[in-house]
Amino acid sequence: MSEHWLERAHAALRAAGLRSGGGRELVLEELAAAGCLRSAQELERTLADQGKPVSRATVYRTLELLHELALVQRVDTGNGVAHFEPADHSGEHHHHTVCDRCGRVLTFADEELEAAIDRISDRLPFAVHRHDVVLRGACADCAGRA
Amino acid sequence: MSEHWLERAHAALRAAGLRSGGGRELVLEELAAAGCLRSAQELERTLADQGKPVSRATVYRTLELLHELALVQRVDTGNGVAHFEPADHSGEHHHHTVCDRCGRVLTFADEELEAAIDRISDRLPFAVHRHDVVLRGACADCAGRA
DNA sequence: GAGGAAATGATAACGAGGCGCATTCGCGCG
DNA sequence: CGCGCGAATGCGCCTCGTTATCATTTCCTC
Repeated sequence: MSEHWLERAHAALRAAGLRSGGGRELVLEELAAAGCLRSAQELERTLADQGKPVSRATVYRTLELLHELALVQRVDTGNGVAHFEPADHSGEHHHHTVCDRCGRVLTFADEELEAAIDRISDRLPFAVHRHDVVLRGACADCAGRA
Repeated sequence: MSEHWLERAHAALRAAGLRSGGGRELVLEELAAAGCLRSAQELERTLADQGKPVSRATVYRTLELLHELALVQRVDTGNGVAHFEPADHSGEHHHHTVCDRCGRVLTFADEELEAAIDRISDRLPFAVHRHDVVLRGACADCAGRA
C-alpha cells in the first residue's frame, strides 16, 4: 500500500494548497518505504545516511503536518519518543506491542478488540476519533531469558 | 479506596526495607488524595502551592519507585508528559479518554475490552504484562461546539 | 522571467526528566 | 539517650526530544 499511500499523501497536500519541497518529499518517501513505526530521529538519521540530509526542523514539521492531515498515525510508545507510521485508510487497523526489555515494537490486529472499542464509543459520552492500544510486556525472544 | 491504597503503599515500602521520609510521604498523600491521573509536575506544583515544597528529584524518584512496586500505574497520554495514578488492585481496571480539544482526561471501564485483550495475549507470541488503552477524540462538552 | 508565498536549514530555546553529590534525617543499636 | 549507618532529600546541572525563530532558498503563478 506504500505507493498508494504516497499518492494519497501527495493529493492531500496539493489539495491543501501546499507545495512539494525537496525535504518533505524525502520524508514522505522514507515513511512510505518504512511502512512501520519510525521515530522522528530515525527518519532524520536514515535520510542523512542515505546522503539525503534533511533538516531536523523539516522532519518534525512534515510529521506534524501529516498528522494534522491524518496521513500518519502518531504512537507514543512510552519512552518519551514519538513514533509515526503511515495511516492505513483501507479499514485495516492494527496496534502495537512494546517489549519492556528490548524495546522492540511489533504489530497485531484483532477484530474483537476493534468491535469492543466501537461499542464503547457508542456507549460513552465521548466522540472517539482515534484509539491507541499499546500492550507492554516481553516479546517471545525476551520472555525466554527473563 | 484512597486510605486503603495509602496503607498498602506504606506496607509495601516498609516490606522493601525503605524508610518513610517526609517528601515521599507527601507525594504519597497527594497521589492518594488525587486518585486520578496526575503528572509529575502537577504533583510538584500542587505540593509547593500547599506550602509543602518537595524537590523535583524526590517527586520523580518516588514515582519511579512506586511504579517499580506496581503501586502506581503510568499512563502516557501522548503529549510527552507521563501521568500517574494509584494502581487499583481490586481487580477493577479502567482506561482513559483524552479530549483533543480541552485535554480533559476521563476514565471508563469495559469488560468486553478486557476480555478481548486477554484473548489477544493468549494468541500472540508476546507476554502481556500491562496494557494501556487511550481513546482520543472530543469529550461531551467539546463535541458540541466543535 | 519576476514576484510572492511557502519551504527549508541552522541554531537557539524550551521543557521533561535524570544524575551526582553533599547534606539531612530516620531508625536501630549499644 | 546519644551514635552511627545508610537511606532520603535537595539542589543544581546536564541530556535529550521537540519546538520556535529567522534568514535564505525554492517552488508555483502569472
